[in-house]
Amino acid sequence: MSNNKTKYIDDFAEVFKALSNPHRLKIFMRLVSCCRPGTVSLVDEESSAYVGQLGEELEVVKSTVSHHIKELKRVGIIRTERRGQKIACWVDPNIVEALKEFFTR
Amino acid sequence: MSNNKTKYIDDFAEVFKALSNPHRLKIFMRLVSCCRPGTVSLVDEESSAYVGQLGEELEVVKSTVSHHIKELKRVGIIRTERRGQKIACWVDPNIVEALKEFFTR
DNA sequence: CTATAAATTCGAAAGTTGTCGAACTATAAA
DNA sequence: TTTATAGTTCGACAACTTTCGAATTTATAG
Repeated sequence: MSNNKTKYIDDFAEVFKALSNPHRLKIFMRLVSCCRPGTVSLVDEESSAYVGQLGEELEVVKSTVSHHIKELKRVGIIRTERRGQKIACWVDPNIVEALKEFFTR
Repeated sequence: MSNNKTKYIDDFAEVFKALSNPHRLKIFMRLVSCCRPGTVSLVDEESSAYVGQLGEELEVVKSTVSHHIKELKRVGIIRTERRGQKIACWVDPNIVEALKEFFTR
């Protein structure tokens, strides 16, 4: 109980750490733009939210992308779901809201 | 010109890296709360914005605090000014605005 | 059942970070 | 001019991160 504030700070610090790597930040921005309110969910856009596609765009091997996705997931920035052979990724809207509030107070 | 977007991403990544360390995040939150609009600038509050005071609060030696302040300054999060023997620190309001917008879009 | 496609896990190499104490610099007080 | 206070710089070291390629798992297609 005494460490609620510290926990809160440490959690945000972890989120910022996840966003501090340019590859991960690009993944975040790429995915967040897909799910922006008002965006029409085209098939073409949806297909780009798979791990492999992200790797191609970033020009990074898939083991590295996988590692970054895992990290983004660990801190609650993205969510994933298997669709056949592929894994779909998207940004959790709650974290975007939390970050917005963090700087707005 | 072709790398404007990459530059923008890399700059934000650096800001997030600066905020990804719990000690630096605490410094940020401590200083940002001092300068919130509507906050009355009491003498007591002002005196706590010096490097040494921050070190005491964080229970970290001053060389370490100095290192963190340097990093926060490098990426444009805080500004500093010498006042006699002491160095006053405060958050640059522009960066808070930029971060707010980053998540609001 | 076998081959292919998509992603994860593992181990290693190279690089970066956080922390401290000691030595140094700058300012003010006696 | 000497002493005290406030910060910075430096070197060292352990811990952590980023990245890759190879081996492995999971799921579909032939």
